[in-house]
Amino acid sequence: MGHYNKKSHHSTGAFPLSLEDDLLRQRHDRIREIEALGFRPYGHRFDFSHSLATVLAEYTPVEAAQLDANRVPVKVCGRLRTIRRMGKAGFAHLTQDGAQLQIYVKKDLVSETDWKLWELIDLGDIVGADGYLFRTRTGELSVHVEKLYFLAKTLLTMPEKFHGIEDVELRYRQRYLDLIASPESRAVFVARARIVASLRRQLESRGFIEVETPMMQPLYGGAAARPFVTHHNTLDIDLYLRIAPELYLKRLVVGGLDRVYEINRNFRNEGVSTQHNPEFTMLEFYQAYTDYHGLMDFTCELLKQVAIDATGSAAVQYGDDTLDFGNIRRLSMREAVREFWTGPEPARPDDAAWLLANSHKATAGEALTDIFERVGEDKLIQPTIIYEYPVETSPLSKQNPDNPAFVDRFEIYAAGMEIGNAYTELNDPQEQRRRFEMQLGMRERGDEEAHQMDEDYIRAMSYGLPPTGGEGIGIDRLTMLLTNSKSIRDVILFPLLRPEGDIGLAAKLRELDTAQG
RNA sequence: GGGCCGGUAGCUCAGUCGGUAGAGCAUUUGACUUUUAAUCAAAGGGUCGCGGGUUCGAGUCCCGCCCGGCUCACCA
Repeated sequence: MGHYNKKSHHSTGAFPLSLEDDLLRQRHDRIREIEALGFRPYGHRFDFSHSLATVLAEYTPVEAAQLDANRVPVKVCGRLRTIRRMGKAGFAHLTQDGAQLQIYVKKDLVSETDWKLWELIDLGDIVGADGYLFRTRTGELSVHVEKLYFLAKTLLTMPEKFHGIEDVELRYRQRYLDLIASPESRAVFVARARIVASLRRQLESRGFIEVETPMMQPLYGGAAARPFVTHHNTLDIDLYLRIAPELYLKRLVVGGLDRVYEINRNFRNEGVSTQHNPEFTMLEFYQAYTDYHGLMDFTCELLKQVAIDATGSAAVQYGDDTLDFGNIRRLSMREAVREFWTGPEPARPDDAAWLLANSHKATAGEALTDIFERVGEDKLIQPTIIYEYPVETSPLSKQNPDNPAFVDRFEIYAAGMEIGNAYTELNDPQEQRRRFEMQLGMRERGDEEAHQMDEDYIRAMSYGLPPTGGEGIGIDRLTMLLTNSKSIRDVILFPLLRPEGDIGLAAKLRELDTAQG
């Protein structure tokens, strides 16, 4: 129920309004006044002659005298970001698609109706204007308005114009306001779009085709994670939201789509943090007839170019560090443990006894991974490829022919964060069956994240999966690095939050609507 | 889930030792025909996140809860 229901019994007649209701009512009433002037409060199509960005791009170099000598007529539109009324004239800034341009309205130069409209408009309203370009006394390129249009009313007040939105909760819940108020936030999402476009362009130019595989899967796999469960009513079956597209993409390689990729959402039912959102976007790509060495070279090219496309340089500022994506170091996991181990004795990662003595894990391979993650991961600030992973932690990777305790796998780290994972794909169906059965054993011992048996996947592989390299790159984390964002929520438009409950706006609008009759 | 920090006007933030809830922006009214976070004058606007408790008296102290941030654990 609205605020003034509770308060209205204190006074008869007009209810006392809270500020918020008062502002809402003022703007709501103003719709009637705008209509009375002959304007529509919510306009239709508006054919502008120039976007604000175009005006700025084309006429920023043109000097005042030239603009006065050869008048440039323009028809522009945008949201009102500032208004400075000065008696019988005034200035305002319009914003459109990230660009900002000043307009100047002088009573002498517009119709009486347009002047009344100018006096009625609020910060945040969306308007259009006919006029011509000129430069103000201080040299700012502006539109001298001859005719005003009204395109959309704002009923709610805009964020404070100087500080914008500081409350992070508000920024995440009402991202539209964040985008209006803070150009930095807008820039992050524009950069994210450029990153995705760059990856697509690079993959397409190498003959990869984009595919879409199921997000609702009867069996989940391709990663170690707990899934979300949903239900299909008509078929009466439980389905899992995918934790990875991997097994479907490799079926496609069996089917002769030799180079495939997918950029889409994965869902993992895990905790949230500055590096984890329950739904996140991954690029996965598979290339037949290559292996993890081929992928390493490709990855270095891919990351260098995406950094350049997103930021203009392969060297990217992240916090206090400059990450150089033009020069990616390669280090085996055992080398990394030797390098970053800080114990009194030098590390002996080739020695199973040493590994087991320094970890609580059951096998030497798991112990090596455990030790690496503890001592090495957060020190990998510069972009680094870590290769040679123990077989135990990689049920879908192909073993190294010379050392079957290891698989031909690598991960990419930067700023202490894992941003990618790649390997030569296991393509022997017998071995795959054994690995799945090993995972089933782990599952029976209570490991909820152990892989499920996927018999159709084994069937597909039994038709022959060519030698293949496959890789996944976390788009959210890559975007964090390339936009200098410290939280994954800053690069996801609508990160997962608990629901906020009743907002109360519908009730207030209903009341205004019925009060109006 | 644990630890720490936060939630006060539409927005950004103050609020001392427990003693009548403040500023700037925004809003309203007035002045102002080239302003730049326009300026000047005045006014209105508060469920101090929610619920209990202590107290003569709670934004402030105590307890519980809700929402968010950081961090640890888990994960990519």
